[in-house]
Amino acid sequence: MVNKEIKEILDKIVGDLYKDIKIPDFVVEWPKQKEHGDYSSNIAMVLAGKLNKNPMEISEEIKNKINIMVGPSNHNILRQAQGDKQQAQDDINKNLFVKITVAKPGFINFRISDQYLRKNLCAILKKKNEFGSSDLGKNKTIVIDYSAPNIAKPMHVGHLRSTIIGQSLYNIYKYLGYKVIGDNHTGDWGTQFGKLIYAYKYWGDKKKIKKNPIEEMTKLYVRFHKEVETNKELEELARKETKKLQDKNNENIKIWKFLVKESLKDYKKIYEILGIKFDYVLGESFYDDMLVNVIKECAEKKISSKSEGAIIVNLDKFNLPPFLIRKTDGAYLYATTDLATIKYREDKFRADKILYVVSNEQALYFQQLFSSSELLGWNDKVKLEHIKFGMVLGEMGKKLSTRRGETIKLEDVIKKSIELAKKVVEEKNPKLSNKEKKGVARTVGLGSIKYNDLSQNRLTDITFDWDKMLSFEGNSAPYLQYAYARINSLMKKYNALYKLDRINILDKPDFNLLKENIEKNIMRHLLKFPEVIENSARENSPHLIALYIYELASLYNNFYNSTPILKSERNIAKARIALSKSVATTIKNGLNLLGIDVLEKM
RNA sequence: GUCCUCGUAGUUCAAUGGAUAGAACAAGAGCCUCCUAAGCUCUAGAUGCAGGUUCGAUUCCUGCCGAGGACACCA
Repeated sequence: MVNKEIKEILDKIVGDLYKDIKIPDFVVEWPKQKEHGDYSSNIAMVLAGKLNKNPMEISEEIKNKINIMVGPSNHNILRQAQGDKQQAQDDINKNLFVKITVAKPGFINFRISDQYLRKNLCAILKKKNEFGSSDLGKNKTIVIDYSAPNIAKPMHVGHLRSTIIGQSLYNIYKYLGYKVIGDNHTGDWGTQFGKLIYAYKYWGDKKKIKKNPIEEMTKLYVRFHKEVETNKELEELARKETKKLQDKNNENIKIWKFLVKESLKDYKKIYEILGIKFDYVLGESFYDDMLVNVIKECAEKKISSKSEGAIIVNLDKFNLPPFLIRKTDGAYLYATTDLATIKYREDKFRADKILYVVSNEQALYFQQLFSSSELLGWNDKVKLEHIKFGMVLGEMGKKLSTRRGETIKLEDVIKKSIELAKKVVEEKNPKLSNKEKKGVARTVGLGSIKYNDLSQNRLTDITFDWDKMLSFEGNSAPYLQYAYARINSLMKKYNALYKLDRINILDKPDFNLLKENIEKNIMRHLLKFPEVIENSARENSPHLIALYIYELASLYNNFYNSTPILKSERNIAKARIALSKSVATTIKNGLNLLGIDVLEKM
């Protein structure tokens, strides 16, 4: 990766140049203004204070040293003059930079050589699906906890974020060579089951539930709450059912198992449509047997105490409210389970890191959880991180209220999006067969939903806006899919035009023929892809990838509109097709990391 | 009261402490005898307020104002 190469070069050169100085943190970044170069570094400015020297002077010194050591452009001229063509060519191939400049107040700017850009194109065409991947995470295990719906309740747009962000992070880390374990920590235990079991016993219908699990369970739930209003005793009866369940009463366990199984069947449908995969679905109930030991360990390590009959972990040290791990009635909580889960993931999965993709609302809770884990001494081996995200707000910018029936069901969103996409295909490309239209509608519809979420910084609240979500223009999934489909169409036409088969289509294109500015800009942008993926993993922010491929597609569309491709001279056409192919590959890889599919035609 | 997010163009969003704050939608003007117009080009338009740290702040710190959310027996 270029940024790392530059960093290494600077490290070495500054080390040589200014001995006995500790090199402070510096960055190698992409300047916003293209005129400044492809990469720039602030190293001279951060050194200025330490060396007590003018940053511009330092920049010049570094620049000159690099020119001598790594950028033998002057040697090259010399060799060419001497007629040593082979050696000159070798030098060129090694040349990363074509120009290094210094700019006020002390930036060092690097312009990457065309040779290097061409080399990168070849690499993309060769690596294909692997372009952008690496082994950065070799031998590291990361557990990602995402989706985690509550059994018997419908998934709504809020769950969408955890599910989609989680899956995307999963893809990204995997691409970077980590061992990734996706775990769906479902809410399949706890007090809501008492109510549900009670309701099921009195009003439930097995057949109906089997046919329509979540919907029927929701009805039971709603009915229970309605009846409670006139009959307060039900609360107590439900509590008894919960207790019986926790005491492993046969009948209740049987009902519970049935409800869980049927719920999962419903979720599975949604996961399949969305292309979500988990390595494990270990619900809260899975950890039930381990809870006693958690309480015991807390007591042994003297971090827990009794308070008002309950057991808490005091977190004053962290300036946090106490963490309740056992209720007065002896029952355990979500907190207890989550502690057990950390231990399990550490012991059994050998996790180096656990990511919790859970909404921002639970920030305090996770602080408490992580702090408790630290008190237990567990955090030495495993790093815990709450990947929080903003909420999905209603169109008025308010939280969607379940009580007011404002929640938007995920199923409905999916259905609506695909339907609309269908209409748009009919209109835009009526020539496609019905089967093709259906496929396009599905891929576009789902892509839009995901992109709408993933193209945005995780932390900002998403205002739920049907128009925006279902907009297939501008910065949207279809924009990217469209660029890809166009390239695919070009390739096909190119094949037909020159009667080529797939194998030799890209046989030795001459990238020296790519001389237009826009072509160079695309090539420069392609260079960044691997860096973007690493950034997005570091920040746990898939939106950086979304942003990147949008920019790439935008550059490409510009190129496509301004430059003849097939209609140019044969060798130029070949080079341009190869460039297009590299763009397509990169778009595809990027979209796939977001969990979005591409289309050959649309 | 404590804590967590967030305040950028009419709207929805970008900007790893950098050099002229970017897009999309909406508005206005253009581009299909030419490779898919779900596209392209051009125009107009924004950092809540006040301090501080820094060579340099939309970004970091403090205070204020505004929005949303969480704060022991739910998950």
